Amino acid sequence: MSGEKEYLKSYDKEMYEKPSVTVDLLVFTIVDDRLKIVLVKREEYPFKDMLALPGVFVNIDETLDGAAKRGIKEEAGITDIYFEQLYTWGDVNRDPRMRIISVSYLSLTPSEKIQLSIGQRTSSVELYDVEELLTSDAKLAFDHKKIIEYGRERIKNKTEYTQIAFEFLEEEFTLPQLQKVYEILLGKSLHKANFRRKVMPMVEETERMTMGDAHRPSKIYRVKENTIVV
Amino acid sequence: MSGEKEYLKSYDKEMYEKPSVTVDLLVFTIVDDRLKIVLVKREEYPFKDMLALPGVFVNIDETLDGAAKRGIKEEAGITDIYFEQLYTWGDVNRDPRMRIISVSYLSLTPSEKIQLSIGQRTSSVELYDVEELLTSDAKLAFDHKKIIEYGRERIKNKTEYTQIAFEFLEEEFTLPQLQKVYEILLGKSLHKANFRRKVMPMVEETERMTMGDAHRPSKIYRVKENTIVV
DNA sequence: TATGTTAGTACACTTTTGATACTAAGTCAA
DNA sequence: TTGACTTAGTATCAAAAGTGTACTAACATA
Repeated sequence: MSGEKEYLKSYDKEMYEKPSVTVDLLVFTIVDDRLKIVLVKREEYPFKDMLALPGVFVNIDETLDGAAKRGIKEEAGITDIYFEQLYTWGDVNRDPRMRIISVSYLSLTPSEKIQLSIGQRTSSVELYDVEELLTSDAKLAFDHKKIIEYGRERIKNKTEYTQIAFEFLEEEFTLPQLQKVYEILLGKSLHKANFRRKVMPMVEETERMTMGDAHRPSKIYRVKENTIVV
Repeated sequence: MSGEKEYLKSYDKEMYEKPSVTVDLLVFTIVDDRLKIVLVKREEYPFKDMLALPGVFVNIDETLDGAAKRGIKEEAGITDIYFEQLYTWGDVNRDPRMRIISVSYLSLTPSEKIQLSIGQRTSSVELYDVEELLTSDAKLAFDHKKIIEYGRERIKNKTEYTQIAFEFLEEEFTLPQLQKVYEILLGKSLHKANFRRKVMPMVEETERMTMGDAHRPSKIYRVKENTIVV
């Protein structure tokens, strides 16, 4: 049967059995120089007591981006945050209960903005070390480990050809801090002088400097107005 | 309400009204040195007589990739073809009949592989010039113009940092042909000597050359075994 | 055999990237 | 108060990658 005909048939809403659609959220941040992700511990079967990505069902009158935004607010307590659609996962048996198609969203934030466990939720929402999750043989609920791997990879790639790394920092930062973020995301150490030369065009000095450290203070910078971060 | 709770509630399949899920296909190719895309002319309302992306509904026991593969076969008659998931479109009113979430797939092929209008379909499936569609104020059905723009952009970007351009060529090709493909995809002309130096590591000579042209013949190449095309 | 046309290459020049090795400015302990 | 320690920041050279010019090569055709 042709796709066109199927389109037409679909006018009768109940002709086909429909999958459910959820949005799963990958909220990444950096704490103690480590990449972390927000996960929830499941309290019910299937996958009871296992870690899972936070997620919400997409309401019938709600856009995907809208559902993502709502989910990020509900789970991580953040309202203004960078997020982008990551990938849509549609394996038939990814949820043992029924057919669920999951649109995953990638979201990056400085850790200071995260407010876990807001509202009346009983389940625990926590930050987990990403490299630890991915290199250990820890099992996650559903296909969520694969999704996290995919998100981790996207971050690494986009770090190379965009300014996405800035999303992990607050408005003001030092160049050593910025370099550290790049090193965490890329998984390798960078050459100081070359790194500086590269980011210089995208940042501007403030008049302030760090204080109190037992070494030379560093200048505090912010992102230049016209820098396209993502 | 928390996302977790929603997950649990969802165990009752019929608790929420579900959207429909389709896969929309962007099959790109190159004909006469122009980028083309496969479109169908709609035969029914809504958007009767307007051009639209071919698409299929995702069956309840079918993966997204599976649905895409099926659609590409039904609409363009191709079985072995490069394709990747592009983006998932979820605006609430993108289809006036009902809520439809569309997972779009990007697919590239040499034009020789395309077999339009196979089977018993009545509607017309044709190739359309992409730049012409996008620069004119031609209206397409649904949000399909926006989707094509997005796909066009993805091709341009991936041309810059992958070897995706090879997907438009058959197994054997000359370097001038390859350069032309790059120029079409990037929308600008390239410097011959530099282009050659850049692609040389990825191709290997055959023993054959072009014949019959009123100028110097060119060597025929193929992709080197170990080249990662996408 | 000369001409037009496209294929292919040699080489000089510029820009970007990579690495070394230095100087600068704070804290802290002797 | 001074020197040891630590991290911040810079000057400079070398290598690699990219760009542009100008050439030579090999065909068909008149």
